[in-house]
Amino acid sequence: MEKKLFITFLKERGLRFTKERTVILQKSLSFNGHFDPESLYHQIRKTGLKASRASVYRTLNLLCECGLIERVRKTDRGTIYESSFGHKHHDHMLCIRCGSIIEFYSEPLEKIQEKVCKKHGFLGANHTLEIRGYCKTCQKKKK
Amino acid sequence: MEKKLFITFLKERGLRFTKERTVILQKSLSFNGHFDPESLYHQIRKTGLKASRASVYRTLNLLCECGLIERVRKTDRGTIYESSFGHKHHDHMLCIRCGSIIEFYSEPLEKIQEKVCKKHGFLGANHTLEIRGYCKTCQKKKK
DNA sequence: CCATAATTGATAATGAGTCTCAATAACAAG
DNA sequence: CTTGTTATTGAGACTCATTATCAATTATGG
Ligand SMILES: [Mn+2]
Ligand SMILES: [Mn+2]
Ligand SMILES: [Zn+2]
Ligand SMILES: [Zn+2]
Repeated sequence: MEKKLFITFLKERGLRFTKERTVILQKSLSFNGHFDPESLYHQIRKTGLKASRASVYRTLNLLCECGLIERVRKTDRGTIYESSFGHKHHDHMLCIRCGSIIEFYSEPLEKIQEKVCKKHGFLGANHTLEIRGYCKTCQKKKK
Repeated sequence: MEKKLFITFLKERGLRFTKERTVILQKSLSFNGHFDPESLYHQIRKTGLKASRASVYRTLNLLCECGLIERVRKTDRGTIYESSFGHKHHDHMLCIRCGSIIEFYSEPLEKIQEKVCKKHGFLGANHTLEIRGYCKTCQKKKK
């Protein structure tokens, strides 16, 4: 499925579907939620598979371009990705105390964004909304 | 005004209000819109003032902590800031073709975010919304 | 003015991500 | 299957933003 999509994408550009790219694609999708390149790389090594750090970075860029994964955000320690195939669009709440993440989707929110875009003559392609604050647990602990 | 705020913030923490910090504060506020540390640093040198790169980075962190400036986003080439004192909260549309930025504010959008937070038991403190797409000009050029 | 502790800045260090380039592998055509 | 062409790989060098070091300097309260 995802493989097909990736292969098509590669062919269209005269790129090749290599062992390394297969491994990186599969591992990327194997993460349930968010992941970073370094974890992915270690995951690969741990499993006895092989792909260099360079290939990991290169392939993640390709996977982003073809829409199979997305950059969620850039932290001080690098970029966070998540697979976007099968997972429908959502935004994030990030607890600034414990780092936990809540994924949410709000139809009204999306609709209003479209309206706002139209109002400014802007053609929106995609967006990122990150709400920072305190999760339920951390609110209690603060007291 | 902003100076007062900064001084208070520093005192509370046993930090000192130095010449360098004065300069960096003033220049930060002097930018009308978005800016990055390197530009700020050059701006300072150009004016004959003095403050090292290290101090620029250190002070920008302090200014963020006390809320006088905000990190807008991290690009491949570093962090973008903007002064948040006097400027009320807004979000951004970013043209992925020409890089131009539209600042906007939508009351309904904010309200719905609050609702969504409540629904998830999340205590929102702040947020960033970036809509990427094509500005008016670039839409025309695409055709 | 003095003592103390924070600050500065030159410079080294860190770390994510990219680039280089010789060796290797994918793949299309025969 | 064999071959030729060309993309890919990976080790390591490199870039560049940002932070850490640390000796010399300076702000600040008394
Ligand atoms: Mn997510
Ligand atoms: Mn802005
Ligand atoms: Zn939390
Ligand atoms: Zn544009």
